[in-house]
Amino acid sequence: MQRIVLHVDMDSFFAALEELRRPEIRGKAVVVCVYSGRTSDSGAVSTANYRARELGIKSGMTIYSAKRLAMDKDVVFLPVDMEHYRAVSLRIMELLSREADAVEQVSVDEAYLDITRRSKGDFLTAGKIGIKIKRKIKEQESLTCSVGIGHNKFVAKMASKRKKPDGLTVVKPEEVLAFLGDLPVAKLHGIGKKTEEALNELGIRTAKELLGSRVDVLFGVFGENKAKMLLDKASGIDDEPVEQHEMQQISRIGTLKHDSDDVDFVFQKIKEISVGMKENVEKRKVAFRTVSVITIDTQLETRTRSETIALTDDVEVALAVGRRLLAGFFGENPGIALRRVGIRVSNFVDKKKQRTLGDF
DNA sequence: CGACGTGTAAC
DNA sequence: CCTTTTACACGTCG
Repeated sequence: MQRIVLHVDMDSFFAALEELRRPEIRGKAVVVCVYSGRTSDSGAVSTANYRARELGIKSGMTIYSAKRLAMDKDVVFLPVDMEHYRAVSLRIMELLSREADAVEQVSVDEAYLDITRRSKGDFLTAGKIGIKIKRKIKEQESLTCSVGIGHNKFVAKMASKRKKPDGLTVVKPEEVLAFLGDLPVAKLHGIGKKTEEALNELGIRTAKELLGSRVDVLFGVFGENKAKMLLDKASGIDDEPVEQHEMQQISRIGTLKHDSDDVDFVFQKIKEISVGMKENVEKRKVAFRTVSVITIDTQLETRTRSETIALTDDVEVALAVGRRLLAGFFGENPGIALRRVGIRVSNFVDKKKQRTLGDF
């Protein structure tokens, strides 16, 4: 049967949730921010609703820039409240799982659904399922979303991006090449700034041009694997199944109140942020073998240091290793001050071996 | 081959 | 002025 995948993307999710629970800001421009705590307005924009986007405010920009664009206008700035967004997200994912053969949540506001069986491989039926899902989310949560439907995850994702907000786009297999052809390469999911620049150097600007380019040149510039990946994207080829993945790592990162090269001061920050990491490690019931410290210096240069140890589920152990790694970093990088630090645990051991750990 | 570090990408 | 979290590919080293 023809595989059919549906992608759901909630419309300016965080901002929409804030509008829902604060009637007084409904209809206004809303900007949800990650405040770093350095100065009163340091940090970045997480989500701007469409009223705010009309002013040029976009996710990723600094709060400072956003406030400059907001000027004297009536714009509401709010801090993120992930706990609340996750709670609503959970309810939406439960709703989605009732409408699909399989669900893969890719972020707090996005999911892929395999609807092959329920649509019987028919795109007209799939479209009706898309409409039903949009209606149910609106009835239950008063939220809109954009839906894309295609014969694989990549095409479904590209389709959901086509019409926003509150969109529904169905792309049949025979329409894929025409659908992607004129898109600039950077619009293809998985192709970012660096790859775009490299492709532009070769005179390649659209998906169609990428497909028509010389394969030997692509191989030479990008290597075989990445060249093939690029060609697959340009032609809408993707065989990835819709399935929930196990988490591979858990990390937390934070911004220091001031730049510092003092081990004790920086480690204090690691201890603070490790509380959140510990909660997550315990919730997921994982045991890890690798601990990493992530450093971001005043020049915004990122480096990691890691160490693999005996299997443990104890974040205190991770902290002890983290302190060593941090001291090592400062020892080998005298005079480098940090702006941000992070800690990560990874190299999880599968559940069978975890049981062995629990037996002790 | 496992461990480690960096780069790229998306949210 | 410049946030957060995760994934994965690739090069290198021993």
